[in-house]
Amino acid sequence: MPELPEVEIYRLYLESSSLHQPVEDIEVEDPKLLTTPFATLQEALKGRWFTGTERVGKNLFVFTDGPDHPEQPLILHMHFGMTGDLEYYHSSLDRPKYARIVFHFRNGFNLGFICPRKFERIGLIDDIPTYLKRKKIGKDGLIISLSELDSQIRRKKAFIKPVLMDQSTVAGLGNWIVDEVLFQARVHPEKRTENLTDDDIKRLHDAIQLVLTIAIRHEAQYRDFPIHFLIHVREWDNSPYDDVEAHKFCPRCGTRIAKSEVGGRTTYYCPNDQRL
DNA sequence: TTAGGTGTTTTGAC
DNA sequence: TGTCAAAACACCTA
Repeated sequence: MPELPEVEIYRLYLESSSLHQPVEDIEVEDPKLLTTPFATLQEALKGRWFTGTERVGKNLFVFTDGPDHPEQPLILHMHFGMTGDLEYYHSSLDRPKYARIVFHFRNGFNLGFICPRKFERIGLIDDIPTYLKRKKIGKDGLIISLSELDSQIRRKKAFIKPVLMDQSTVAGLGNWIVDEVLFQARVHPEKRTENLTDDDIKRLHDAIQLVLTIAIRHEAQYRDFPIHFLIHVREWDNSPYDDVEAHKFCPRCGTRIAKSEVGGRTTYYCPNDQRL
């Protein structure tokens, strides 16, 4: 799932593959995927090229430049929903499945925006701060300070899990990362924010840094994450473990991992290590 | 008013 | 073939 670490990997991928190549044409299978009218997008980007990127939480921003109106900053925004991905390819024979939006570059290469579930979005924005304010997107998970996280959490009264998934609290955490953060910090997903101690929040802040840093270091390949991570209890398609039962127990204490629903999301936690 | 909670959207994998 | 998963947003309630 494209949460902060995946989007960071996509950002680096786009930077290493797709900069400084004029866009010849843009192909869009379904206009629902756009937050800007197709004609506007086409008109604005044809002949321009990508110059750099910026990421805030799960949002990827791509800066552009061009020969016609170089003084006008045009920024492309990408959100990868639940199944989004990027693939740079040359031959149409190599076109990836579900590449529903494709940027055809003048050099014959293409950047495919892959979106099997159509939860993904692309569009033009004027400037990043305005966009972040309008969408109520908070500080990025990698740079938020302990005091900023503390004040964000303290102003909300709800279970900690949905509060951490709220992009206005801290940007970039989705369902599995929040489960992992709560597990590493030993905080129950249904603990009310009013009942969190200062030490709980300190451990949550540490855990956010730990989980995001390790996920990026392993290029968001879940199977490569440390064995003491909770993520291995999830039934991934390509789990590295042959014994399906073996990873349904807490890697710290051996207690069977509990599965429940919190805030409408499937939630895994250790009932022994994470108590209310 | 608005924070917090719930439902909807969307499609492929199994 | 039906069920499940997910993020963001519309909508509802107190």
